Amino acid sequence: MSFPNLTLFRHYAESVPSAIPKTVLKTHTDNSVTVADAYPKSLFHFIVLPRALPPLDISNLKDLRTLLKCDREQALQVLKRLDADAEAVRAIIEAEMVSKYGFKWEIWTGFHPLPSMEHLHLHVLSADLCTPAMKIKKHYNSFHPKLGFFLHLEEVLSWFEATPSFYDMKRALTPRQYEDRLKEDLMCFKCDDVFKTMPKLKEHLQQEWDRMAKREKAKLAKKRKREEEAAAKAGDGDDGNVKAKKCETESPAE
Amino acid sequence: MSFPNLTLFRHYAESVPSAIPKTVLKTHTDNSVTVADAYPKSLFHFIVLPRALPPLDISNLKDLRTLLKCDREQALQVLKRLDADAEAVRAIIEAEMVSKYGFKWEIWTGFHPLPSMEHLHLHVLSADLCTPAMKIKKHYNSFHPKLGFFLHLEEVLSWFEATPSFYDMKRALTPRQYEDRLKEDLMCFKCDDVFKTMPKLKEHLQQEWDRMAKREKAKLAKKRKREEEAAAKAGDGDDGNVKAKKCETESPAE
DNA sequence: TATTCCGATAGTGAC
DNA sequence: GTCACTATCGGAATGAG
Repeated sequence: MSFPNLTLFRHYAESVPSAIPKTVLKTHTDNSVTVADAYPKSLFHFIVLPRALPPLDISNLKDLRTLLKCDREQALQVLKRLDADAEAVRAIIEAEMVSKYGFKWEIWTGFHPLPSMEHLHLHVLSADLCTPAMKIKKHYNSFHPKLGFFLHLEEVLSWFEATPSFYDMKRALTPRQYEDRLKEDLMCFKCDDVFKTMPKLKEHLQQEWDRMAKREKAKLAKKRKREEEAAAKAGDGDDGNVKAKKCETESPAE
Repeated sequence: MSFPNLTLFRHYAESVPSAIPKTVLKTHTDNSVTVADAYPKSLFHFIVLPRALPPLDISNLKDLRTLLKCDREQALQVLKRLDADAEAVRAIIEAEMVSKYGFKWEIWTGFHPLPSMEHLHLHVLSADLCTPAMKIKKHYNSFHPKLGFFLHLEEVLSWFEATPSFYDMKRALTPRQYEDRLKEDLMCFKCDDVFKTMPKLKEHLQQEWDRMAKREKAKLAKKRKREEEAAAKAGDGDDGNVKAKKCETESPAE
């Protein structure tokens, strides 16, 4: 991936997994191939690429707009399969979050309405947006979860539950309503503070992440301590352990 | 002059010449101090700084607009003295042109209507505009001889010959009529060709200068040859030399 | 909304 | 219209059987 090959995603979607470099391929199913984003915009950033399965072919999977021009049920089926595969990818990410950082945080799953690279691709990425590849306003705004450019898969699926006219309006994905959003001010997706430059935003995002990491680790330490205490109590009587576990499930710390 | 001191020119105008670094001071009179521009925009680029002479004081010499608010005859006198001193500076430049490059070319003398550095300063610079310090559009357009931002001293002096209402209009030097001119397209001051970038313009200006240098040197070689031939002829008869000299004065080569 | 390279553009700070 | 620094913005090229 040393040169910008705009058809690389399609190539991957048509390849057998063994033909994809091991450093690139994350996982795969009969429906999709998941690869590491070459320029990750978050600490975890993967791309889920649907395969062309009958009756659809590769030309129906050019991008989201193209897919949504297909038969409604066929399009929905593609999205549901992507949803299932993304769920598995999120499970992988969460396991790596715990092993690498000791805690888990939010993961977003969604599309860009006006992609540059060919072939429909679903982004699955952790909610941090602070990496070396995160360089310009367009990068950041294209993943901001509340700006409206990043189309959460859940939202796209909800279009299928709405009225036909609403579905028709949404599936048009007219560029004009989206492209201006990338030029919006740089607003922190966590606290809504506005920043004038990317370096200042990124410094802030790093602080937000550091604070979150500290908080989450403290939370886990507390939880572990509670569990140890419960285990100690369980040593006295036999029903103490069951009660502690129930409490933890119903009202987690914080 | 290692840091941009906005009052440096005023400081020089108030200094005795011996207090000005030798590498900076070019020449001086009772009326003015001439210094080398620290960021020359042409191969020769000097700054003539009027001294405050009674009845005017330093506050009357803040910039051209301030001077033109003064008594009309007093202002005219300042400009006429600058004109005379600039004439001497041009003579120095022409001598250096010949010694350094073997030929002479045009020299411009004028003001900027919206200067950033304090104290009225007259630019005297050779017509080439292609040096390392010539970096951005604003630099170039501010010296373009036909754009209207660079105010030739001759033109300013002509305002004094016009009607009082014309003089009043011109001397206001309202910023709005000048500031937009610096954003005009990059047009070669010799051939009017337009360039999209400074590197491309500068490459062209260098070619223009190289062509001119070649042309002027050929012209001088021709002239010298003619003079030699005339001298040879003069060896035959006594009045040949006088005739050749007269011809040269009246219709120079080209 | 692929990146990278080049260059123009805009804001700031200098003391 | 002082410069130098930082960062943004804007276009064009990009690979190659």
